Amino acid sequence: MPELPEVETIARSLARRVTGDRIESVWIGDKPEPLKSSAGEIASLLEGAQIAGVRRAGKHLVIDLASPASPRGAGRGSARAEAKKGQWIVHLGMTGSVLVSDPAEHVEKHTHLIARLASGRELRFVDPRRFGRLAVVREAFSAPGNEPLEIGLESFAALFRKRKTPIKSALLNQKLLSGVGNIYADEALARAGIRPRRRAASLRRAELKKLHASLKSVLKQAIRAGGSSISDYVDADGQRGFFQFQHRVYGREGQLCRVCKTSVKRIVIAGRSAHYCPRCQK
DNA sequence: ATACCGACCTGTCAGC
DNA sequence: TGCTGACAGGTCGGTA
Repeated sequence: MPELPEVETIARSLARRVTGDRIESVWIGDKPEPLKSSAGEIASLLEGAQIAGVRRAGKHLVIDLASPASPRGAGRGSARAEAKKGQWIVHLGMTGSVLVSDPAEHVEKHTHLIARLASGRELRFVDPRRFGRLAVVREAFSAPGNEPLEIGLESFAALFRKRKTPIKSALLNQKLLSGVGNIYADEALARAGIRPRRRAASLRRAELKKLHASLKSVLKQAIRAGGSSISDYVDADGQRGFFQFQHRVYGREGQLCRVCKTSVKRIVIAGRSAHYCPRCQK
């Protein structure tokens, strides 16, 4: 489920709760594992590592890991700098979540990894559909495409200049923009008044400018609302988001456009549903 | 090079 | 009640 605003929300709640904590041990489930790195690689990097911070890159959660300053000689008072160890990369796929839990809490079905923390709590990775991915990397991680919240108008416009693909598909292409998914692609197009099937290269300057602004503002509003909870999305504290109440078109097929009262349409583009108002969007 | 399509998984819901 | 099919926030690899 999670797109940029949801991953950002999770990253913030995780950062607030577990930064500075230390991972004591890791349990990884057996099923066909949703892992990019092997279970051994993941466990060996995580175990004993201190969580230096949590952030978002595209739709990925990046958990920065460091070696604790002074492994055993606590009290010797040596203030050494922490050595960077690497990063734990989590992609949540459609249904993934990361929860900070008390060990006594019921372990949900489809829990694939549990990291026990020095504070006595647990970090749990749960993912029913197993579309998510876990990896560890040593080198600095960066998502493939441009960050939608940072890209300027000129670079944004250049992404679409020669593409014949529908604008909706281009927005979903993570090599162009990283973090935009089905909900916010539809919502940005709705706010910009552009039909999802329009060829990307056919957008005029003024439309690109509108789309650039709409995308940024819808993502920022959604972050402020804690993301969209369609069915099961929750952040690391178990909180639901509430941006779904501000959707103009996504998931509103047959309902009335909030602007002009025309019935919202749903079509399929490259196998994904796309929602739009036939009157407001040209 | 680009773009579409099915595959990957499990769960839920509508319809019969 | 239970079966079937459609659908779900995402990506990948193969094919045209």
